[in-house]
Amino acid sequence: MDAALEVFSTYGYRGSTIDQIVQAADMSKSSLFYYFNSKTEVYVALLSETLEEWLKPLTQLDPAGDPLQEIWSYIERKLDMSRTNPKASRLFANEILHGAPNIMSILTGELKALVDEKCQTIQLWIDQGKLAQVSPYHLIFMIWATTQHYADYEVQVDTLIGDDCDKRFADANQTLKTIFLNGLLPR
Amino acid sequence: MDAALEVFSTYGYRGSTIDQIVQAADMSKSSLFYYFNSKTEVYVALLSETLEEWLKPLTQLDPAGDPLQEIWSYIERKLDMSRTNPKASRLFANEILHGAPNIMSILTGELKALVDEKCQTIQLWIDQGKLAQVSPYHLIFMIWATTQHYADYEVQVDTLIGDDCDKRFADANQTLKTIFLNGLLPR
DNA sequence: CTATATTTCGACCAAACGGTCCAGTTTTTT
DNA sequence: AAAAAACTGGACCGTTTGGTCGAAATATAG
Repeated sequence: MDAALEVFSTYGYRGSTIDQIVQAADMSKSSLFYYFNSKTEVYVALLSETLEEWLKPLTQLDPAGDPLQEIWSYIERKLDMSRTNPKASRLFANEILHGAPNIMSILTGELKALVDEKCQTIQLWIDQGKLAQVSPYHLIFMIWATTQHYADYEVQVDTLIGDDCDKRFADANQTLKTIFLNGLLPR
Repeated sequence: MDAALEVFSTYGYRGSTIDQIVQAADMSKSSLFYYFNSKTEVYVALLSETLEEWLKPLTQLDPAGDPLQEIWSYIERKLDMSRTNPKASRLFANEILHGAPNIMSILTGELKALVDEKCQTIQLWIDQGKLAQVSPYHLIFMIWATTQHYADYEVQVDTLIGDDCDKRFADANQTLKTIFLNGLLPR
């Protein structure tokens, strides 16, 4: 699965070949096909495996906590995942970009249920005057977009600011904190 | 080129076949190879063609204008491009996601020069106390990420909020406006 | 009209790819 | 130790894919 993640996240589904994966995994093609019946099966197994970890940060958003604190913690967790596991982020980016043909059921099921639930929490916070009046859904999209950007567009970020990885994420953290926390302050 | 954009933006470079493109363009394979020498040449031509239009909004950021007004105009232009030409956005997303093998020279050349220049402008605004203290580069990344998200992750957005396209972009606009303008206010 | 350049077409090719097969080896179970 | 199960390697196969070729059709020029 490590080899599959390495290859699929770099070249996408169609861009990856079985030969690349077995070579990266240092095994033979028949060995792989002993465990999986097709290329798609490897890909879907990898997607499913990674997806669970991917949803965790949002589940931790606590309705009982302080709104601004909770949201900022969520942003930090997501940003940290982009730094520590950019390949997983790119794997999903590829899948979604191509229309999510393999995980559509998870999007409409598990993910939608989770997002709907958390958006209710956020809406409650807004109604209580603890957050600026924004659309909870679009707020979550903003958080996803800004944090995953550092994984998905790593090459571009790397090209435009030469900084080493640590400084880059520290600066990103500070800018996100300023804009999100300042921006979400109720007026 | 329309057919190429349609196909490449949907399936990515490796995921697209010459046959798909010529079929979408309603022409024969040899006809296509009369104009282009290879699949890559079609792809690069399309990328270059689209890239020019893509950079326009940033060039219009006016150093002489009102900082918050200028940045908000830029955001609106970018968001509008995601709505009117999502395929172009996805074409680039694919390319960058895979390491930008075909447009690296543009990233390090033209794009970097433009971004560096505009970041100087933004830094000046910050130094004059007209904007909150953020990293100009990461601010631009935030703008790119949040606006292009609606094109690149259209399927996911569509799945999670059932709204029609118009309402969706109106809500996105309002949320981005609140958070960015509120967030960038100097304190 | 004739000749030249441009454009189109279907047939074809070689390489790459996903996947199969089977004979053999290693590991586990009894 | 014997038998069964799990696992591996490499040769092989059919399809897809990027790309070629030459002949025919169409347009342009003198």
